[in-house]
Amino acid sequence: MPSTAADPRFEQAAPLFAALSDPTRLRLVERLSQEGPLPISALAQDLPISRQAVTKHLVALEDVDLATSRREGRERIFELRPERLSIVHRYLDQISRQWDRALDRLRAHVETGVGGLERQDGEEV
Amino acid sequence: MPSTAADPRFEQAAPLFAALSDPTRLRLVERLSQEGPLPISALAQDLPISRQAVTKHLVALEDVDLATSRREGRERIFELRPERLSIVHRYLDQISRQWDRALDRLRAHVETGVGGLERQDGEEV
DNA sequence: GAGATATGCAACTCGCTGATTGCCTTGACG
DNA sequence: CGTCAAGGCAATCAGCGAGTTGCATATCTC
Repeated sequence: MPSTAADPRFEQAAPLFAALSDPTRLRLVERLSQEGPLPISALAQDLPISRQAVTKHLVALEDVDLATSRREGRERIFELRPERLSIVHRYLDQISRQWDRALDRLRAHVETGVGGLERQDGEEV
Repeated sequence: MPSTAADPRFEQAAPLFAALSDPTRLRLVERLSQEGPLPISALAQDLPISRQAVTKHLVALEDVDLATSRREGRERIFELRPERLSIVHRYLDQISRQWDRALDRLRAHVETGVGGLERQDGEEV
């Protein structure tokens, strides 16, 4: 029963979703995406929370490789890594495709006049 | 200073990311996407947690309209709503596009030999 | 060197979240 | 009608996550 085993793609996507699940972090991602690399202080300036809180958010983004940081003098510059977003992108596409196929199968059953449900991948309920 | 105001797109995307940020919920989404509508009991069977926990996850998905539920006899059938995923999809695309434009601007500055940064969309830092 | 700027570190609070457990209601069925 | 299966409700709990505050460091700039 393969459905019990977790698909590695999902284990990979979850932390990314988590990193993007905070409004503050989304705003940071937004700013970094439209203004390019910025130091912590610049990013913290427009936000209603403390600089330390902003730092933690940025580190959270860095932890999942959605951003990188480099030291530049006394500043720490954060830069977005949008390539990482493609993982999430692909994940969403896959879910949509699977759903479409599931719909097709259900439709097929209806048109064939089949009352119950059938399994095509060895699933047992 | 418009940068302080939150973009409604992000306020909309954050809860969706949050709903997808849990591994268990991702697995539920997975199963619903590949097997179509299912009752709680069927979904709970393959998971190592209690039925109540599964119910909560499903309700969480329903709260952000990633799923719908309907009563059918003594069962409660949950069904995925993949259209909602397009919101996240569009959000990711937008971020990527903004980043590309930011990159172009930065490159332009370098090639022009400009030392400092300029703003082209009325943004103030 | 002095003062200001940009961070780093650590301890602590507090509310939310994922999960559990016990018990009750409702529908299906022989 | 008795019983089993599918859920619903409510109380409870431990852990984590977001934010704060205070203090120490490291860089610039004069």
